[in-house]
Amino acid sequence: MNCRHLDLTSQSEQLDLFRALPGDMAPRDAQDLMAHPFFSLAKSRRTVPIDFRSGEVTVRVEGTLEHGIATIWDADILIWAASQLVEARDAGIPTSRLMRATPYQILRFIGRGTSLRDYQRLKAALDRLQSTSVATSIRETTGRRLHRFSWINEWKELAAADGRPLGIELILPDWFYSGVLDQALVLTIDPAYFRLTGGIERWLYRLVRKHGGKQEDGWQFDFRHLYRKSGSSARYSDFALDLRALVARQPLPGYRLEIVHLPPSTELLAFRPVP
DNA sequence: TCCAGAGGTTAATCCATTCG
DNA sequence: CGAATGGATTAACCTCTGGA
Repeated sequence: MNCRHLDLTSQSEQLDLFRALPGDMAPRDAQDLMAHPFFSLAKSRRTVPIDFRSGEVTVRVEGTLEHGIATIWDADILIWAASQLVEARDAGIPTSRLMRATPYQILRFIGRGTSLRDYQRLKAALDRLQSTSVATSIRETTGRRLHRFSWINEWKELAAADGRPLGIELILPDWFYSGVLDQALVLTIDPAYFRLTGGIERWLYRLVRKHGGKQEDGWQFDFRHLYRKSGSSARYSDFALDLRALVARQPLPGYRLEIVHLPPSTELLAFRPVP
């Protein structure tokens, strides 16, 4: 199942090509992806599906046995794509779901190294994004139907006749693409986000950024609720342990975390923006 | 300067296990 | 059941080299 060798011409013919813009730009993330458990928080392969339901919102994520569910580090590629698209739109440059870039550009933007292993990981990440299947009710206003898609429809490596690499091409799903181009559904995030190494840490930053962005007084959530919302496969006790460690380290750029004890045994995580 | 690759170090997660 | 511990595994991070 190697999508690298698929022929993209069937779709490419109808899609204009968007070439990645050079230079630095603010990282932007899709809000829907920040507030719900769309990604695995574990570094090792996760094949157990994420099944989240809260009120009208349903999120189900499945991975293949071969690749596992796309991780929150893989999501960096989607952040890169969203940043490119928003930047282009704001500059009046036409965008497209079909994007071309060099792996190097992507790796630099998301703050990774550029070693062989980093390139391999990037390809593995693209494979995971492509093979992860998502079904969600978010932005599906008509009735209870679910929208099904993969994070990347297709991707391939481009090479010259002599084997010299010419970059990669990928096609984004419509659900993600239209969400990104809808201004109200995108938030800028701190570039320091890419330096967050822990899965839970990254997930928490996204949640905090989404919910606490403009709240002067901050926000607070019950540990149990957070655990459910995270989709984490860790045990609750480990999850709680991680949260306490995070509060001790204060790793989130732009926010301060605090634990509020609520007798008899409830713990709340509170956060507020720091000026 | 951009891009691709090498190798070693550091750190997070997961699992099994034990203890209260 | 939740909390803590230690070890194995995996992946991110860092610094360096070299070609175009």
